Amino acid sequence: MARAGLDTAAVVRAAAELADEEGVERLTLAALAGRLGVRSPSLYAHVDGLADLRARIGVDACRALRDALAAAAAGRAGAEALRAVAGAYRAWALAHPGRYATVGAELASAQTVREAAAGVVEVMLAVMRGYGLEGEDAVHGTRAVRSAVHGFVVLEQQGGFRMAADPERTWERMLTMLDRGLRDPA
Amino acid sequence: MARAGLDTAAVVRAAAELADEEGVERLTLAALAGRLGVRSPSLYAHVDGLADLRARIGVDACRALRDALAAAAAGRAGAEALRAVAGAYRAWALAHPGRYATVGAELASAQTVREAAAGVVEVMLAVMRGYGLEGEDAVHGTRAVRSAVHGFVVLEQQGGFRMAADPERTWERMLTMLDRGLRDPA
DNA sequence: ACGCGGAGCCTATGAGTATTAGGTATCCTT
DNA sequence: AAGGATACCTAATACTCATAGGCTCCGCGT
Repeated sequence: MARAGLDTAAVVRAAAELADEEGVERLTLAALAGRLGVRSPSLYAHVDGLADLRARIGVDACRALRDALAAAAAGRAGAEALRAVAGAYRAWALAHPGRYATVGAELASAQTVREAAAGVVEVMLAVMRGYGLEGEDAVHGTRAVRSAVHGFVVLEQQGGFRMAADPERTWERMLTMLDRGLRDPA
Repeated sequence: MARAGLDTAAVVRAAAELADEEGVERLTLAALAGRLGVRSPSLYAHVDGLADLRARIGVDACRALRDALAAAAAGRAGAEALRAVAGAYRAWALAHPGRYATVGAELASAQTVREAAAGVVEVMLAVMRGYGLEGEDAVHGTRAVRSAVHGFVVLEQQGGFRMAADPERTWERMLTMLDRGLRDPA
């Protein structure tokens, strides 16, 4: 029987794609094995069970998200950086719903994901410095922006914006609120 | 053998408590049946399977949350109403993590939950009227507040605020941002 | 007072899941 | 070419939800 030639990275990547396409809840070892042309016990050679697989997806997702944010922030400051980073965050989350949901789910349970998520926060803290915020002020600002953006993205993905008003306009206004709040912290 | 004397409401209530105590992912028919002193197939007399059970928890949760928000909003307007409603939202979600998570999970799939969630939005729209916002402006305001509050609550529950800064202060500042943004929409 | 119908719970069973144990075949290195 | 490590397999266990069909108790109507 021909070998599929898998390794951990390939398994995790395929799992992330499966989660994005079918939804996190339908990411099962059986489905993943089927997609890879392999029996499910074979996956244990590359990954230590479903929980480990999910944690690995979360770590990879955090790094990819951080890279996307860092690219968006490059060469910008202040309101421009805020809008670029927030837009990149939203775009990445919408493009990779399964990966993004995994980060949220694993944040509470997987230490490795928490550490990887710190990289995302790093980029946001850098944006705060562009507003002249340091130390605790920067933390408060980062948390507020992260809360708003995360909440918006989650609600948008869940189809939470069903009333007759353009979500793009809501997004714009929310960013304006955040920008003004960061410019003049209470 | 003695009957347990269950009905749909009792089953759903027990399931909601189980979800709050053990976490949504550990809400299984087997565990619920065990807690109720019954075999799992017996639950199908009261509830149409796990998906239906989750949807019912979501609907009940939306109503309880709406009632909590409405009580907080009663007799208040403007910034005072915003703070009271947001505080009630956060407190309810933290006190009922399983129920709250169920709402989020079912929003995307269960029509009944979506309808029940509209009641929560109603209360927020009323708060917007206290800011003089009507129509689309009120919708944008509601979405921004909901995004920020929901995001904050989710991150707080996931243990996402690990840096050395008081989350209460972040919460305060975020509400100030929202209040100012609603007072003077762009 | 009595029996009958329905409600409430049961056992038995099936299909799905993750996971472990242990065996086999393939690939790479030496 | 030999040998060891690696990749994959089958088999089996223990959990999950879900369905089918049966038994028993309770209350209602006669």
